[in-house]
Amino acid sequence: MAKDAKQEGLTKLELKMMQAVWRLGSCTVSDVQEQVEPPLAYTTVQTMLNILERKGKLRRRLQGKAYVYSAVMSEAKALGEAVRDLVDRMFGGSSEELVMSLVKSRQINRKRLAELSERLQRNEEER
Amino acid sequence: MAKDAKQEGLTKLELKMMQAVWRLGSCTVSDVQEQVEPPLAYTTVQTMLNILERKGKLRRRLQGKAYVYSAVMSEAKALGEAVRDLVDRMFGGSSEELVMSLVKSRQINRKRLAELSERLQRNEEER
DNA sequence: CATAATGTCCTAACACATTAGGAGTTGATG
DNA sequence: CATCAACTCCTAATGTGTTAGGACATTATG
Repeated sequence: MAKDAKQEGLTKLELKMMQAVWRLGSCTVSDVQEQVEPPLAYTTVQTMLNILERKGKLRRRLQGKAYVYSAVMSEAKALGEAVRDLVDRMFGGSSEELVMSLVKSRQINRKRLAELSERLQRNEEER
Repeated sequence: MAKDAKQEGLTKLELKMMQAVWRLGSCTVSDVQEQVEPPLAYTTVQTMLNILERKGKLRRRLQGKAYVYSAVMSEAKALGEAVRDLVDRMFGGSSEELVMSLVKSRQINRKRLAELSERLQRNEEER
């Protein structure tokens, strides 16, 4: 059980970095630097990627003269964890409450939700 | 338009404080201190509440010798904003993607979602 | 009245996020 | 070989979140 990296909780900039890496797949500091908005100094990007590696969110290996970074966790999984975190912290662990909040605050309307739900049901059947 | 308080983004402890205030309604520093877990020094709670007041999330008025704090925004509204924030930052603004992530990561199953959706539809009709 | 209790304000200390500069290494080039 | 470009590592400065102590004011109590 050698898991020292407590997941959960990317900061704003860390998230941007991760999103760049997810988009790019395996990539170097320069690759990320080109992607990231607003522009940041090379060394700033480097620092962030190294921090993320220390935290266990990225892995890296030397390829030629530069390190190549890649994500440890898939974007889908990270999204799932972020949602679970929100649900735990703000909705008392109830994902249904989250969905209801989405409706109540008009971020999704009932009809679209019903359609989406139906679509997902059909997906299940044809598996 | 005198709005200096940029909403969005409660930190972990700030959120706990807000949750205590939402639970309690109008309350004093001591009230919150009793609620909050793990225990914090009186002055720590006081500092946090004052910070939240400075940020425009709480208002306070002197009642007798102590200040009484209350939330500026309802919990429901704050939940809605928190969700919107997550959707914007992680799901490219698509709340449907969020719901799908909920299903994909098995935080809600298709059947429960369908039932919930149906229940919400009925709610709408009988309004 | 002296003092204890309760509360306010100010301030500090520590942690960590964000931003970036500078020194040093290494491979390519004139 | 001297130099340049690309890269790494180390370090620092600034900001803000979290935690709490201490000084001072006001009210209640022996």
